[in-house]
Amino acid sequence: MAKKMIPKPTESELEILQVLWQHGPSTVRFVNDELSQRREVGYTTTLKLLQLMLEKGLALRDDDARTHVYRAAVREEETQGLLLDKFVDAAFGGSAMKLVMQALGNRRTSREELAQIRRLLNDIEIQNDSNPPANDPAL
Amino acid sequence: MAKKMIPKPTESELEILQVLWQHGPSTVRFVNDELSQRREVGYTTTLKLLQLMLEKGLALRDDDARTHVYRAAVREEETQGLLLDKFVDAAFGGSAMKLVMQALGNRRTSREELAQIRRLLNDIEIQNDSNPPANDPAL
DNA sequence: TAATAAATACGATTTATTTCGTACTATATA
DNA sequence: TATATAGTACGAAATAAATCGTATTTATTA
Repeated sequence: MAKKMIPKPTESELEILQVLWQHGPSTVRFVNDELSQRREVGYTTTLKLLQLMLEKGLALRDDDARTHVYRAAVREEETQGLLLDKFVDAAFGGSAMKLVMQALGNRRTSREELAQIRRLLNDIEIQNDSNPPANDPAL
Repeated sequence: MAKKMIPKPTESELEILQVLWQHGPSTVRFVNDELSQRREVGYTTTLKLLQLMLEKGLALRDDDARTHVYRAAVREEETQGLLLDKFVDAAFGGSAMKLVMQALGNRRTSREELAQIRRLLNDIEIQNDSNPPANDPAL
C-alpha cells in the first residue's frame, strides 16, 4: 500500500509552499500578506487554499490557539525534484541536459555561480570514476 | 502595441507541441497516434486541442486538403525559455542556480554531457571577461 | 451508386482550480 | 458589558482545461 500519496501541488499551492519554506510556520494572515506583495488575493482565498493543503497532506497546522499556524508538510528539495522531473518531461521531452543548457545559456550567471557549478561537476566526475556504470565503454 | 501575445501553452498543448516540434507538420491522426502511445486519449479530444491551439496562435494549419495538416507556430527554444522562466519562479523562488544544481545533482549525467557543460561554462566565462559588469568587484 | 469509412466542426459536459461571500465564534476594547 | 475586530468554516460561484458525443461532409470501396 502506498504510504501517503501526497499530490503534486498546484500553482497556487506551490506559491504558498514557497512562503512556508522560506519563513517557516506561519499564520494565514502572514501568508496572505506575503502573497499580496506579488498579486491581489483575498484573505479567505488564502485561508481556503491552506485548508485544502491540509486535507491533501501538503501542509500541517497547529490549531491549539485561535489563530492557526500552518507549516509545510513536504520538503523543499524533494518537492522541487518531483516537479523538476515532470517539467523536464513536459517541456524538454525528458532531456535534463537541454534544460540545463538553456538555463545556463539564457541568463547572466556570475563568476561565483559558475565556480559553484564547476565544483559540482568535479564532484560528479569523482563519483562517476569511483562507481563506473556496468556498460561503461571505457572498460 | 504587443505584437501577438501568444499565451503560454497548457500541459496538453505542450504535449502536442512536442510532437509537432519532433516530427514536423502532422495530421490530427498522427498527433493522436503519438499521444496515444503515452496515455489514452480520444481522437476528437486531440482534434479539439489542435483547433484551440490554432485559435490561440500556438499552431498553424494547412487546410487545402480534406485532411488538415498542423504545425507549430512557436519555436521550441523560445517556448522552452519562456516556460523555464516561469518554472524557476514558481518552483525555485526565482533561483535558476538552485534549479541547475538540482538537475545536475539528482540524476546520472554521462561524461560526454559533463564535458558539454564544461565547454558551455568556458564560453560563458569568456563572454563575462570580454564584457565585464560595471560593478564587478574584481575591478 | 449505395454503403462504409474517415475527417472536421462545435456545443456541451466534466473535472480541476481558484475565488469569494456569508455565517459563525472568539477576542479585544470603548 | 456591548461593540468592534479578527479569526475560521464552508458552500458555492467563477474560471480554466480537457474530454466527448453527435452532426455533417467528403472520400473510398463493394
